[in-house]
Amino acid sequence: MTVPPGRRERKKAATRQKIADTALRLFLEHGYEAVGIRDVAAEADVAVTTVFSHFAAKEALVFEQDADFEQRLTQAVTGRAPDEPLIPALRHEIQALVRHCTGDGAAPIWRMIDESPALREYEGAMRLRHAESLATAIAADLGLPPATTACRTIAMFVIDAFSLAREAADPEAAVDEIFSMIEAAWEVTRAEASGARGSSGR
Amino acid sequence: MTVPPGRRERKKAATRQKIADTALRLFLEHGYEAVGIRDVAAEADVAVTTVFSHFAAKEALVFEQDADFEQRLTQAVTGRAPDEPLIPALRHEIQALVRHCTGDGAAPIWRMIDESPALREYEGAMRLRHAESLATAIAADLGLPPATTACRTIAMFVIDAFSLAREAADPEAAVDEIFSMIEAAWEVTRAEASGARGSSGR
DNA sequence: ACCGTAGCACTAACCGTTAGTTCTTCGAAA
DNA sequence: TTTCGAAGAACTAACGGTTAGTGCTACGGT
Repeated sequence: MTVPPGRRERKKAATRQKIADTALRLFLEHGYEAVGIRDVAAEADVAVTTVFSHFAAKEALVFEQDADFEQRLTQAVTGRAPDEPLIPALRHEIQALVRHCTGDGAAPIWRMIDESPALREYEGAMRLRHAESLATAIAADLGLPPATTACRTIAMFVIDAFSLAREAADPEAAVDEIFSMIEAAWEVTRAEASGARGSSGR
Repeated sequence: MTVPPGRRERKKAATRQKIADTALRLFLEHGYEAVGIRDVAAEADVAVTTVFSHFAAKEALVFEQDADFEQRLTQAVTGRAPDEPLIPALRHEIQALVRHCTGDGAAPIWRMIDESPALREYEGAMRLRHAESLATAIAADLGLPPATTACRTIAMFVIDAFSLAREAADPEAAVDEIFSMIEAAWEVTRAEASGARGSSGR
């Protein structure tokens, strides 16, 4: 499964990576808005249409790891130890993600994102997607209908926690602070569920 | 202040309104993406550049009342009765806003928004702006530094409440449910604040 | 060795958006 | 009232992201 899956797919992946690397380098060198798609394509030695066959939009070149992020969150829910409660598992994962994003390597990228309106807008849309899929994972894990308000609410709060902590002066402390708030919010839904149906959350 | 503020400004406002009305009508008739800025300009009998002198982007034609929304939220904080607690005041305002958005008149517009990726993206960016200014208002009201994590967190949660409730099967019940969670989250920050400094929230 | 297809290049355009400039019209000072 | 400054709006022309439409090429299975 992890062994050579054919030359074709390797070449495709290599092209994609080359485009992403080239784009990020140019963006950091000259600024996001100053670099055009045509510049990226020329520097990576591919056609403009090839860029768009690998990435849905210019902004997606920056948020290349979008899918990873989403999957790590849902994995934190569905793949946690059987006796581990939901919220702490999410807190732990968000803590790790925040640490990664505020590290020396990723910091210049996020500074660029914060400075570009187009990138901030794109991030806002991503947040909604991530919250959606996290809500689905949570609802499935709890055996609830997928559109339950409480699940969608907690999911959004968790996504908020990432964005807020990332920008805070002390990111790790912020994660803890926000998650203590989320924990309290979650307790309320458990109380209401047990009051209404005699069952409880985890 | 409410008397005729000059013919010039009335004409300008009329032009703006005509553009917004024309755009919304065309969007609802033919679909958001099927209608171009040039179509809107032609139908409203103005130049394309005039459209952009009144609205920053195509999406802004749909979210015309953006500024109203933001101001109502901050007003709910800064203009509430002296003895009214913060969270219930916000709950009341969000309740009113949700009721307005799910009414018969506004429903088709929000359906259009939900179906268009571009509009959802724009809304995501708006949410961040609204959360920012709400956080500033809350922090000012409580006499805290403007970037306090707890304030920014509560502000985001409140904005989330609007989006979540708007899409829920029973919007009004959803507002109550989510705000009971927010209330609990807020209690936590009061406890931590009084534990650390002997002071308390409202 | 052979063929189907996936990946990529190229052209040409569409659409949102902006800069630069000119024309018109309103508001207020003289 | 006359005049002048300024603001709104028009027009042109372009830039940058994005998308068909169309072949060509090289890989992978038969």
